[in-house]
Amino acid sequence: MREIRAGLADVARRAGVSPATASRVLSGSGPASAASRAAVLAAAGQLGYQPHPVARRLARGTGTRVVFAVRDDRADILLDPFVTRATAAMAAALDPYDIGVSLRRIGLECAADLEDLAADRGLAAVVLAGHDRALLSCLPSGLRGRTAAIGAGGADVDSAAGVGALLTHLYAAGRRRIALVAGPSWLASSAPPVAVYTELTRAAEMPTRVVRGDFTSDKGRTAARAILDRWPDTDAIASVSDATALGVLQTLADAGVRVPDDVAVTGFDDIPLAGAAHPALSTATHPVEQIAAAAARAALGEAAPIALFPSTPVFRATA
Amino acid sequence: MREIRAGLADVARRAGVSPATASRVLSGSGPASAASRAAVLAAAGQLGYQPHPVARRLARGTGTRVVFAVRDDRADILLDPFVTRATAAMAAALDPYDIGVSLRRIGLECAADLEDLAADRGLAAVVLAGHDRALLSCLPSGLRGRTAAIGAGGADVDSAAGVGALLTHLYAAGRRRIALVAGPSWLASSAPPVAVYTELTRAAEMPTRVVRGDFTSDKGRTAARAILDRWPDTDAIASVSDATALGVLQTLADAGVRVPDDVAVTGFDDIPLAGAAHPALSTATHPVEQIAAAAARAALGEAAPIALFPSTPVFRATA
DNA sequence: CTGTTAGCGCCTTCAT
DNA sequence: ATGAAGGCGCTAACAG
Repeated sequence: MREIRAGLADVARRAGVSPATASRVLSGSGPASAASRAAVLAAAGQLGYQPHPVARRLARGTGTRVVFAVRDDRADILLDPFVTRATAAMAAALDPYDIGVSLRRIGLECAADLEDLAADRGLAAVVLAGHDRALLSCLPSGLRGRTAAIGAGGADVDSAAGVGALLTHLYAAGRRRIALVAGPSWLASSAPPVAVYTELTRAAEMPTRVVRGDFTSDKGRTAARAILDRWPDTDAIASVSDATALGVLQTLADAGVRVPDDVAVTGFDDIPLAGAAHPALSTATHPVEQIAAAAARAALGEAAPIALFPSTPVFRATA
Repeated sequence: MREIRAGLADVARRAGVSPATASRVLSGSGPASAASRAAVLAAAGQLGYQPHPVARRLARGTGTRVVFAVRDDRADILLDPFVTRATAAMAAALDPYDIGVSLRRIGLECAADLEDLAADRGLAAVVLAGHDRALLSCLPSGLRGRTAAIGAGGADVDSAAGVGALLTHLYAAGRRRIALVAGPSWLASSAPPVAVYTELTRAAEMPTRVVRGDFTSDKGRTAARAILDRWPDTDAIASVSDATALGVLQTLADAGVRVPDDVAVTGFDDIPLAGAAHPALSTATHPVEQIAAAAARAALGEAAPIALFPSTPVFRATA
């Protein structure tokens, strides 16, 4: 059925126009009369023409893949569920564009890494995560215009709203000594939840009890222990990650603290297993896949680079 | 510092050889005298030469990305942790090869989808998951030699060994009415665990109680309910997925069944949250990342296409 | 072992 | 609006 692959020249010949005209029509850009446009389109259809993605990108000088660069100093960060979910979402979202995704960790001091990225002519664009305030504003010139960020300053969840709703709920339920397990301080996205938390505790004249975590359940365990030691009268622990909250729950259970009777607990992300925990975790949603897809498209210039995605609270048993 | 990008021609000129010779040296293939090899390498180093991945692949006729094609009929399968972990692992493993990863779902009846893949000239290779017995042996000719599979017949975890160890442990602990929540029957990888289970129950003259699941915790909940209804004297439930096992635990807790006193529970995968469950889940390891990376390299012809990765039991509180 | 000569398949000035 | 021609950067077949 299918003989040799039809190329642009074949389409042009069949449509009775030059390859240049066929190219203009099929690549969407450039002028063409209605007549030749129709002829080219018809010929392409009949021949089942499909452009060669690699040739196209070589000629255009654009690359064929997007690198998801995750800035972190932990070697195993690429195993983090946030990273894997985002990577997969981008890999699915960019499939129709004939663009593949690569995943790479870059260090906290990443100037050299960014230069490497800028030097790679195979790259179509870069998606950055784990950045801090300064990074985005001093990208290598080769990356400008083809870089998007996930997190503060880029495509991000409205964590202030999500965490805010959870904290408000805790307050309304009578909790007055609420501790927060926040994200690492070097991460730009850690700031908004801390800000709403601080605002609330100030306004309500509650003590401010912030412990830094890193979104892992390990850190949740140690953070809970620290909170119990340092502020034994704490009656609620809010975390900015479900994994962390599950670690918190574990430590509380081991310590014989009843949840939510003695201490209420909230997470963030609404991972599938949040509802399967005992007791079921109260949390707020985090549309990671949508955010990642939006960032990937933004990096390609197909979407707005900066967008805030809603987070809504999900109340289950722990708060 | 960096003027215009150095190309192969620049390297050749500087080394005093022809572009062809430079190409032979730098692309690793083809003969070259020690002298010219050294000269080319030196020139390349001085010029900071880096090959243009896209041009290289166009000339070679190989594609620039690998598609991870997941065969399943559930629309949300691409959100499955197994899929996201595998995708990310491939995206990281193929980064050094200048190859990106795309993620795509294909239907159970996927002949047409496979033809699409074979027709895409931008593709370097395909990694397949969710296949059944027949699929691998009747791939489109265009995909032969550049396809690898994750699961039975490709790169896979030794689930027979892992599940076997868990079952043996249950038996040794005195469990005599063990139920199995298996994978879907259309999936090739579902077979080995069922085989070891059946072998054990036969040999030990225990009842055979198999319920089909789909690796989700939802299915774990309904499966546990079905088991409780149908075989109320069951004293152990083994699942082939941790998520499923967590669902089982939930249903058992709701039903007032004590774990492990009344019913022992085991999972499979050893996901990070397995240890954070209450009670902590006994399970067996599943090196998804290694498997996915191996499959991706195999698809590119850089590794053996078929390999079995070890699974070791992890005993915690539920069994 | 090496250099020359064609491509790979498409895009894009540049005239017309 | 269109066609001709050159280029994107590298590789592979073919002589030598």
